[in-house]
This record gives sequence, C-alpha cells and structure tokens, in this order.
Amino acid sequence: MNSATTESIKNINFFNFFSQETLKKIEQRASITHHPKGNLLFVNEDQADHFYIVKSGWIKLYRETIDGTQSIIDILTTNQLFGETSIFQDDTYPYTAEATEDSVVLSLPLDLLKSEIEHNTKLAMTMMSSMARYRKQQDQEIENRTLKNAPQRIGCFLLRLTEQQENKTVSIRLPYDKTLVASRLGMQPETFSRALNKLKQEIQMTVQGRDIIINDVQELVHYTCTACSSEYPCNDLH
Amino acid sequence: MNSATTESIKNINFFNFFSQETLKKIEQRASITHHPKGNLLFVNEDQADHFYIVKSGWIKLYRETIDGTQSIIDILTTNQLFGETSIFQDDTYPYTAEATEDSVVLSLPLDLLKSEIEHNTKLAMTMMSSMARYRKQQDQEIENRTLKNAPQRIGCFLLRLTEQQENKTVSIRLPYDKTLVASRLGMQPETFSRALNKLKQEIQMTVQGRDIIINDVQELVHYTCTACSSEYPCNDLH
DNA sequence: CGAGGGTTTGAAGTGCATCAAATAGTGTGG
DNA sequence: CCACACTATTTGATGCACTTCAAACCCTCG
Repeated sequence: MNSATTESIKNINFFNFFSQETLKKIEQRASITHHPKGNLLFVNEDQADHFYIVKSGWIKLYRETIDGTQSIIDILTTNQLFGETSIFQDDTYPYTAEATEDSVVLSLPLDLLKSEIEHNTKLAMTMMSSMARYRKQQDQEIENRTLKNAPQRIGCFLLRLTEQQENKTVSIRLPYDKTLVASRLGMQPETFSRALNKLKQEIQMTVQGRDIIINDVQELVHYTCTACSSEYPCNDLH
Repeated sequence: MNSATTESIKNINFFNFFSQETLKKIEQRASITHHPKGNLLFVNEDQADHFYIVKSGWIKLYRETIDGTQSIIDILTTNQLFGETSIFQDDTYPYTAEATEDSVVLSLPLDLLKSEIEHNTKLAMTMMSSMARYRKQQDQEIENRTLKNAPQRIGCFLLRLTEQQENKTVSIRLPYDKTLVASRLGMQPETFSRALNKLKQEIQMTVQGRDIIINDVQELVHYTCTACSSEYPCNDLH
C-alpha cells in the first residue's frame, strides 16, 4: 500500500513541496478506500481528520437545506484534492462529500498537513496560490449565475472542457451524466435539456448522448462570453 | 503621514504578524488617498502594485460585461482590506474598485507584502485563514443565490447586520442606499423594494428610510434560514 | 421652489421551476 | 437474446419569481 501511495502522490504538484520526512509519515498513515456509488465520505460539519485525493471515480461536494435541496460546490475526479481547507475551519468539513460513481480515494491525515504548512513556507505559498485560484473561480461562478442565462452557462461549461484544443471543430464528452451537469450548473434537468436545445439553435453543434461536437469553437465563445466580464474566452482556471 | 499610517495599521489584526522591519518599510511607502464618490481606484485586470485599506467611506468591488452589467463582489468599509490577493494572481487586480461614497484609503506596496509573506509563516497562516473564511463566505453566497428567494436574501443580509446583538428586538440601519444593497444581493432595485414589502408581511418589522426595526429576530431567523444549509443562524462570517 | 437622485408602484414579459407524462437508454435475470 | 425494471432524458403544460419598461412619488439640497 505504501508504494501505491507514493506513486499516487508524486504526480500531484501539491506534494512536491512537502519535506521528505513528512512525506514518509504521510505514506505510513495514508489509506486507500473504496466507495460505491452513493456512498458519503463525510457530512457537512463533521469533525475533520483527513483530507483526500481522488484516485478514480467522481466525488460530489455539496451542502443541503433541511428539505434536502442541494447546493453543489464542486465535482472532482482523478488527482483532485478535497477537505484540505478544513485546517483553517475549526477542523470541520464545510460540505458533504459523496461518491457519484464507484470511486477510489486516498485519505491522508490533516494534522500532518497542518504542521507541515506551519513550518514550510513554500508549501504555504502553493496552498495560497491554489486558494486564490479557487477564489477567482468562485467569483466567476457567482458572476455566471448572475449574468448568464441557462444556455450560456452550459456554453461556459463546454468551453472549459475544450481546454487546450486549438482546433476550430472540437468533440467533447460530458464528464458525468446530464442530470449531474445540470445540478453542477445550478439548474433543473428539464431546464438543462431545453437549454442545450436552444444552444443547438444558436450555434452549430451535434449532441449524441454524452458526446458533443462543436463545429466552430469561436462561435460558441461569441455566444457565451457576451455575458462574461472582460476575460475571453471563459478563462481556463482549474 | 507616517504616524497616521502607524495608527491606521495597528488596529488591524492582519498587521500584527508583520515583522517590525517590514512595518517600518511599509509606513515609509504608504500613502493616503482621497476618492470622491464615483472615483475608480483601479480597473479589473489593471497591473497591481498596491493593496488597500479603507479608512472611511465605502468601496465597491465588481466586474462588468461589455454591455455594462455589473457583478458585485463585495462592498467594503472602514478597516477592511482589498487588492491583497493580487500577489497570487499574476499581479493583476481581479476586479474593479469604485468609491460609492467620498472615501479615504490607505495604499500599501504589494511587493513588501509578497516578500514578507514568503518569509513569515505566521503571516502566511493568517492570510490563509482569511482566505478560507472568504471562501466559505463565497460558497454561502452561491448557496444563497441558488436556494433563497429575494425576501430571504434580504433577511440574510439584515441578520448579518444584527451581529452580536442578543436582544429580541433590534434596530439596524442599512449601511448604504437601497439601490446598492439590491445590487449587492444580485437583484433589481424594484425587486428589492417589493421583496422588502413581502418580508414586512412575513415578519413584524418597521422600515423608515434606511432604518429598520425588527420586533423579533428569531422570527426573522426562522423565515430566512429555512433555506440555509445546516448553519443557524446565517453564520456571521466576516 | 425646482432639479435630480433615490424609491416605489403598476403593467407586461421572460426565464426557469414544477408537475406530469412520454420516450430512450441501460442493466438484469431468465 | 429478449422481456422487464429502472434510470436518464425529453417534452408538454402551467405557474411563479424576477426583470423590464414606464411613470409617479418622495426627499434632499442648492
């Protein structure tokens, strides 16, 4: 298991800044867990002892009201980190984490992260950068929900999936099912379906189940980013 | 001016963690600026050289689309900090800052913050805590816009103004004009006006210009927080 | 007093949610 | 390989919340 952990960690930029000593300790106390679809890893306001790295599958982070309405924070996949900010939040998790697919997750002790970060400025800087990046992403999310209509929000989501591709025509595949994409974008499944149809009327594209082909990305950018603040195209934060 | 700067800074928790040496340098390079209502301190994506502390007045942080629609990030007043996260953002500002009242602002060089934070772990930890706090606030903002209707969003805003007061009946004063509150909450002035009326029908309260008297705060909590995720009452982050 | 902003009110329109039901797609056991 | 069960997706009909446009009102301040 240790060697598996080492393997897992070394590809993740975040861990490059850990001291060798701490890394060893982390490896000793790391564990890999399997979570079948629907499984909750932890619940909002739970005591936080570990942070996590997704090895495979998809993990949904959200909060919900008494009546069960959910507000989705994010949906993560391979090599993404979560729960790490609990060290600044009274050691409680600020959201619930649920596997939306069968998932494998690496869990690491928070106390080691905490003490390492208090002594290791490089790591602290990395952590801050990633927090700042996330912050900007959140700002953009609020902006999207305020200024964009449903088809444009979908457009923005698609554009983030086309990242790196320079081609005029791109084909992409939705990372998870449409219902989940809908909730990620803060809309109902019905609205998603209709909004996607509307988008098809606005720009040339083909939808085949989860697969989508966009004939001209620029056309999509033009349609979507009319409602963006100055950064074009929808900036590719991560 | 230097003594004024020292005076300004020492009340702000953030600066307790600076080294004496850096504080001296900061004081030498600090400057106080006056901004009449409507004045822009900087524009989204400007090159960032300074971060700021509000001495008096109100500063609105926002971004806008080509057609001029604004998405408000925050509205700050005395002793609040802004622009400091630019050190993690390629030294550009991620929003526009505008004085919505005649304001006085202290501006401090970012480069000193940057180098100090790279060497001073205590400061780094403070910075991270404040970023984590902000992050949670943003999450809540998204949640509010997703799950709450207009009267409830106003209720939440009012609750945050009643902070600390334990009384059953509280009287509060809107920090700025209703149009601005409306845009802070992501709604039109007309909607704000109507939603406030609706709120008056739901709970016992009196509105007299900017002054509002709430007969029973618990009544407001009950009405507003039905649409909150688990934390009651609307948690008082700052 | 009169100008100009802030605020409220009215009327009409739009976008998304909701409820209901049909359809497509997927995996299961026989 | 088919029939069934179950889920995901789409479609239709309707309602509600908020926006938009227009106009009135109110308040303050020169």
